[in-house]
This record gives sequence, C-alpha cells and structure tokens, in this order.
Amino acid sequence: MPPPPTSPRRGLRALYPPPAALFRRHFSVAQLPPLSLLPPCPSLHQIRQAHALLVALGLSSSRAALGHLLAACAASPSPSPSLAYSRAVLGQIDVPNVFACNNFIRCLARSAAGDAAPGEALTFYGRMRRGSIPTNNYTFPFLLQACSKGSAVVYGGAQVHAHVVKLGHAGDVFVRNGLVHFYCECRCVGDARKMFDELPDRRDVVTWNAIIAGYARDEQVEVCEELFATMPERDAISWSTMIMGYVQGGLLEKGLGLFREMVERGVAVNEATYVSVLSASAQLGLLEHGQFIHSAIKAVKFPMTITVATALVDMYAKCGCIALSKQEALQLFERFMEEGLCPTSVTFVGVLNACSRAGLVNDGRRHFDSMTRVHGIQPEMEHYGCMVDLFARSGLVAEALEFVEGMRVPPDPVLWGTLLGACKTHGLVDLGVTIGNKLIELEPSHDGHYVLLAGVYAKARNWHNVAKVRQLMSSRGTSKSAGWSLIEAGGRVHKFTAGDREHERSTEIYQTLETIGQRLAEAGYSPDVSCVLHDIGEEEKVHVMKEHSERLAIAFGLMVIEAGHPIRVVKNLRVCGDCHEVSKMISKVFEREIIVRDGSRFHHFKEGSCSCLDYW
DNA sequence: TCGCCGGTCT
Repeated sequence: MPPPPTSPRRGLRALYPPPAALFRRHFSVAQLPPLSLLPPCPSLHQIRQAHALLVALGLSSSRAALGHLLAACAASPSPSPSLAYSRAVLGQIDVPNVFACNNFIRCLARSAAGDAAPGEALTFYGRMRRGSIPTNNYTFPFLLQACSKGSAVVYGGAQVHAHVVKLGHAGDVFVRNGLVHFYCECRCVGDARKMFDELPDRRDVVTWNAIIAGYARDEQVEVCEELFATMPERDAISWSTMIMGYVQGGLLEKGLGLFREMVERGVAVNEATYVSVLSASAQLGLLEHGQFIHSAIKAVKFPMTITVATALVDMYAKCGCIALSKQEALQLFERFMEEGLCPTSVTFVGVLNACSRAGLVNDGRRHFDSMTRVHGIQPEMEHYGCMVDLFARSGLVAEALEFVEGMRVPPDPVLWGTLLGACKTHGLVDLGVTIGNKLIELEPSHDGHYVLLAGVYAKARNWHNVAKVRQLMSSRGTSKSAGWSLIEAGGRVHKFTAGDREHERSTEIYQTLETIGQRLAEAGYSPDVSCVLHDIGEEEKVHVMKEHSERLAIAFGLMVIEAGHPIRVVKNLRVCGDCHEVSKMISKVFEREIIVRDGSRFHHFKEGSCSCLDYW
C-alpha cells in the first residue's frame, strides 16, 4: 500500500520549524527579530503580536527584549489605551534598566494631559533614584515632557531642572530644549528665556523654535518677529510657529501673509503648516480660504494624516456656512474612517463640536458612544463640553444635567458656563441662579459669569436682582470689559466702541444707522431690550442698543465695502440677542452677507438666518 | 529611545 499523500498541514510543518528554534539559529537575542520587524509607529495589536513571538522564543523575561517592547509602546500612535499594557510589561522586568525606565516614562508622558499619568512620571523618576537605577541624558527630555503636560507638576519641573544641573546634563541640547519647552508650557517664558540666553552655543534650531513658540503663547508677537528675523537658520517648523504666533496674537491676516511668503520662497510646507493655516482660516471664519487649502492639500497629494484630517474637520465645523457645508465636517469624518484612519481624542472634539453647532443630537450621541466604546478613548472635558452644549442648545437641559452627573471628572468652570448659558436661553431662572452663584464663587474675577447671571435675571425681568449682581460685581473689583468691534477696510483696521463718535466718518455712520433702522422697521423689526442690564427706561435701552459697537461697524461696512462682498466684523464680547436679530435682518433686507466673529463663535448672517442656528 | 510646531468645550 502506498504511503498516504502528505497533508498540507504536515507539509507546512516541515517547511516551518518551531519559530524559536529558527530564530535562535539566525539571530542573536540582541537583534530581537520580532521587534525589529515592527513598523515605526506600531499599533497596540502589532506590539502584542511581537510580544507573543517573544514568548514563543523564550524571551518573555529578557530585560532587553521587554525594554524594546516598552520603546515600541512609547512610539505607538495611541499610547493612552495601552498604558495598562506598558505597566504590565514593566512589571515583568525584575530589575529594569535605564533604557526600560526611560521608555516607560515616555509612555507616561505621552498619555493625555488630564490623566494622572504625567504626574506619575515624577513619582516613577523618584523611585528610579531611590532604587539606584542610573539616569542618563535621555531620561530628562521625557520627564520634562511629562512635567509640561499638567500644571500640577510645575514645581516638579523646577526640581527636575535642579537634578539636570546636579547630574551634569545641563549642557545637553536635547535636555536644554526640554527645559525651554517646559518653562514656556507653564507660562514662565522669562525662565525659558534665561535658559535660551545662558549658553548661546548650546542652541539649535529647535531651541529657537521653542522660545518663539513660548512668546507666541504669551502673545508677545513683536518678540517672536524679532527672534524669527535673527535666527541663524529656519526650518519649516520655524515658519509654522511664527505663523501660529500671528494667529494666536490675533494678527490673522499677517499669519496668512507669512504662509504665502513661505510658499513663494519654496519652503517645504509640512503638516504643521497646513494645520496652522487651517486653524487661522477656522478662526477667521474664512471658509473659502480653508477650502482653498484643502484643495491645495489634494493637489500636491499631501498625505491625508489624521492630524490634517482633524484640522480640516475643525475648520469645516467652525466655518460651517448655513446650508452650504454645516455637515461637511461630519462627511469628512465618515470618509476618513472608511479609509481606515484611526481618530484621536482631538478628532472627536472636532466631530462633537460639529454635531453641537449643527444641532445634531443623535449623531452626537452616536459619535460619543463610539469614541468611548469602539475606540477606547476616555472622554476629556472638551468632549463633555461639546455634549453638554449639544443637549443644552437642543433644549434637553434635563439630559444635559444628567450627563454632567455621570461624568468621570468634576465639571470645570467652562462647562458650568455652558449650562448657565443654557439656563439663560431657556429661561430657567432657579437653576441659572444656583449655577451662576457657584461660578462666581469659583472665579470671582471672571466678568462673564456676572454678566450671564444678570442676563438670567434680565430674562425674567427681575431688574432688582440684575442691579444686585452689578453691585456685587463692582464690590469685588470686577468690571465688565468694554465691548469693541473691528472691521478691516481699505487696508486699515477700524475699531468701534459703543456709542463711539471718534471715527472721522462718524456723521455718515449714524445716518446709515438711521436708514438701517427705518428699513428694518418697514420689514417688521421690533427691538428686544432684555440684554440691556442697566436699570433704565425702555426707550433709553433701545437707544443704548442701537449704538452697540458691532452696529457701528456693520453700518460702516455697508458704506465702504463693495456690494457683493461680505462684511466681516470681529468683536471681543458675545453678540447680544437684539444685535443678532438686527444682523440677520440686515443680511436679508440689504442682501449682504455679514460675518461676525464674537467672543465665542462665528455668526454667518445670510439671507435672514445665521449659521449658529440662533444659539450661542 | 530623545527634543521644537499644529488641531480641543462657553
């Protein structure tokens, strides 16, 4: 009888000897084949596969191998969900060496700022010192990165600085850059500058970029400009940092101008630049500009990374024009999910924010759910904020409150502020008063809280308590910041305050306001004075409101901005209800698109409606 | 094994 044919299984087994034996034959332990096969940014799944191979190879307790596994965790694109895993890996090493420890600190440093993990890095460093595990120059950049994450570790960072000096690493450029970044991050740009000035020959382009970023964060744009002009060499990051400096300092047009210069000079535009410029477009509400950048990204076939996609989602969410593209952000999100990109927690802020602005309650619920359940992303305050805003604007105040109850962290003042805004809008006086008083207690010098609380009372026409809140505010030494509106025309910035008569064309402006008033009255407008918090007569209130700064700016815009072009106004405070209504009507009656960026969001007034869907 | 920039809730 002939022997039975070899089954495929047996054939395979013949081809592949047990992996451990194969690998032992071809590689030494130091070469760590399973780990060297990992891609540069491995997913947790890929890391686990490599780990399984290590076990099969009998390397599951090798200090070197486990150290490399930790390095892979640190480089993983989603370190936060794998933190438990990193801890477990570290726990497998009897006596961790400096390499393993450094990479574990890096894992901790890379987790979300709100987590306890960055703080834990300092504790862990302390254990290293006490356990006589040596530290090296690699330890400190990671440790400082962790310190930069949370304000709770500011003093820890200063202690780390002392250790850097004591242990002789103060000359290391990487360590110095970490310190400059750390001081900038905790708003001590002066200390960062000391580091920067101290050893001029221990600086590289990163040091310059870091200090420019520090001044940018501090809104000291002139210093940024000076440093940018004098730095010995610039890379793409220098350019995008300077662009960001302009954007954060409110000099948005200048930022976009520098971007143009960068492109003209042939500096390679990188991911950060696209993100900066998209952010500038978003903040300016320049939908068309943002779309132009989007098409440029497509034209040069720039890789659609998660970061770029997120910036696009953010831009579309913020610029959302009424019918045109309010759901573009969500469509984009769906599309890149289909392409298999892995969203980050920031992506979800953009997505949830888009849902909130578009009033899409069910989509918001669905995305929030998939974020936590499918992607394992722990919600942060920003996500909660979007959800609360979403519920509140849809009138689901009870659900908003229930949601707050179920949060894993206590609400921050911003979130309470969202709820207070909802109380004002929906006329929930009792709840509004409770929250308002709580907020004033939390942040007594924040003028916005008093204004909102007074607004709650004003809505109920309780002028007595409106006056009491105003008194309380002044007795605390807090005053309502003066409102102003800006408009750009003829290459100049024109600034208006309420009732302003300083402008050279003031007479014409007030005549235009009269004309506006007449035409709106013909269209059926009647003023809503509930936003005026002074205890004055109704007639006087109408008068005060009529001269709000944005009305002067819009009137001026109607005079000088060519027909067919939108009127763009930037205002520091939030738009009042009546100015909002008036702007809507002007957009219809005068057939003019008006774009007002107020203290909290954009309002695109077009054909009688507003992109904020009347909730802000 | 490293650092700098960029996207986030009223």
